[in-house]
Amino acid sequence: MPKKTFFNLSVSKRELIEAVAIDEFAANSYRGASISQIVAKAGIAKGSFYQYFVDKRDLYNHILSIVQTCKIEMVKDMTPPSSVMDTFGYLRWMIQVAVMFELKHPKLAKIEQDAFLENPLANESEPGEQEATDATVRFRDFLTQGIMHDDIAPWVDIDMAAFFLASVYHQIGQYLIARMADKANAIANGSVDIAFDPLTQDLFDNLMDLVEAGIAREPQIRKDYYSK
Amino acid sequence: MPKKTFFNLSVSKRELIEAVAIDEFAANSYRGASISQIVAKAGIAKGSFYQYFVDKRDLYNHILSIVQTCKIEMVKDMTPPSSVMDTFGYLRWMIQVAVMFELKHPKLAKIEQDAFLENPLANESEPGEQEATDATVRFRDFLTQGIMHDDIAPWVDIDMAAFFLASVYHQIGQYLIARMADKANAIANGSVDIAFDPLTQDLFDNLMDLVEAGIAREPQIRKDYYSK
DNA sequence: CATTTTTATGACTGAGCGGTCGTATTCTAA
DNA sequence: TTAGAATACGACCGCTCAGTCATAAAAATG
Repeated sequence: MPKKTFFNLSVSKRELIEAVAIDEFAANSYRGASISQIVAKAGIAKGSFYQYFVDKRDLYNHILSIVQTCKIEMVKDMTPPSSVMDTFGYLRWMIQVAVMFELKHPKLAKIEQDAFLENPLANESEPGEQEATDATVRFRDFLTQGIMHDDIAPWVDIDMAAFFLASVYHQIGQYLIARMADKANAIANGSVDIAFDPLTQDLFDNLMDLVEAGIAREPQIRKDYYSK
Repeated sequence: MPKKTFFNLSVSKRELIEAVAIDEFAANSYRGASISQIVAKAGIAKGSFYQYFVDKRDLYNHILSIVQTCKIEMVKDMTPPSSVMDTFGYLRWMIQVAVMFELKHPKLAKIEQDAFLENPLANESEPGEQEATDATVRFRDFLTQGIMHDDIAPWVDIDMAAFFLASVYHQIGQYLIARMADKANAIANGSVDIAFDPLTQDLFDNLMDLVEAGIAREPQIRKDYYSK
């Protein structure tokens, strides 16, 4: 945790330091990020930095907690109007949150992904009341429920499928950004909001259909399944 | 390219240097890898290293070419006996190669993945006669063919699905290793070959079924499709 | 043998890193 | 106004890094 001196700072200065750190970590990941660069860009002295933070890892952890907070707030904001929702509606919502997060906060998403790659275990924050935020765990719960509700094919290996969904979940945002590259200018100047662009919606729907129904025109496994 | 001095070295010394470099790059990726560490572990002088290689990047490129060569050889070895193969048999084979490579050469696979993350464009080697090795491109071709042969559902967005397959392709090996962690000892002492373990085969089959048929018990998209 | 070319060596350079510390400034409060 | 606490500061430390270079050893050549 940052020292209390950091929280005594004016909000603007604190947010400036955080913003500079987010830029640096997003661009260079933990190892490549430089405290010297951060203090230079934030216009503070090296010594001041160490009045605010114990060390580099302390700052990094603080930034990670910002990422978490930001993501949780996005989840809250996107809570669907209807609390009654079928299995795949829920799946769609879960993944949509990840996509939104990546589209709206690409730097934070980059930091999160780097952190995940560095340490794939990472169960962060107090284990007390907060529910698990790890995507794989959430997908496993989802699949278990889905099979109980007869929505998901019973031959599916839950653990494998959870991994499979998580890998899509972690990468789809980047793909959409790349796919929309030709509209990059329009997105940059704000005349197009990538998150609500019809093409984004179409692609997202197509991916969800793909997850639900597979890519085969007449899947053998499905024939076997219905012939029983 | 390494200098000719490097290729004048005895095979054993050359392979020692390459093996040490592979360890270092696999463990620390390009940025974190240290030439000082490599020369120390290989038992050569710093100056000698720079008789062999132009710079760090030169060594790295050489290692990447080893990775490519190794992978291509594995592809050749795994060429299926029957040249006649249906669409999904071919898909299964493509992904199986990736899995095998990751299981048999985890360090090389790690290096390849790091390189991919650093620069997702990376069309390596001479563009002359060699076919594209980038997985996404190969999947796109595969899907195009599949739709032409009426094996793949026509509503599938080819570009999106190619990305989707590539993301699975790049991660499935790591998942299998993690999933087999309880057999780690048996694998390490050679009494179990992870690549041919029945559980590995089952999981792989399950994943392929999932890609073909989706996870839904009765996919809506498929009902729509057949009702037309 | 002598001469020339090739290879091996490790001390060294300059730069950047995370982190420290004595001092200067600013703030707080009596 | 002044004493003391909190904060700001940047030169500096020890270290590691990629890369260089003068020199020495070894190999090849004649």
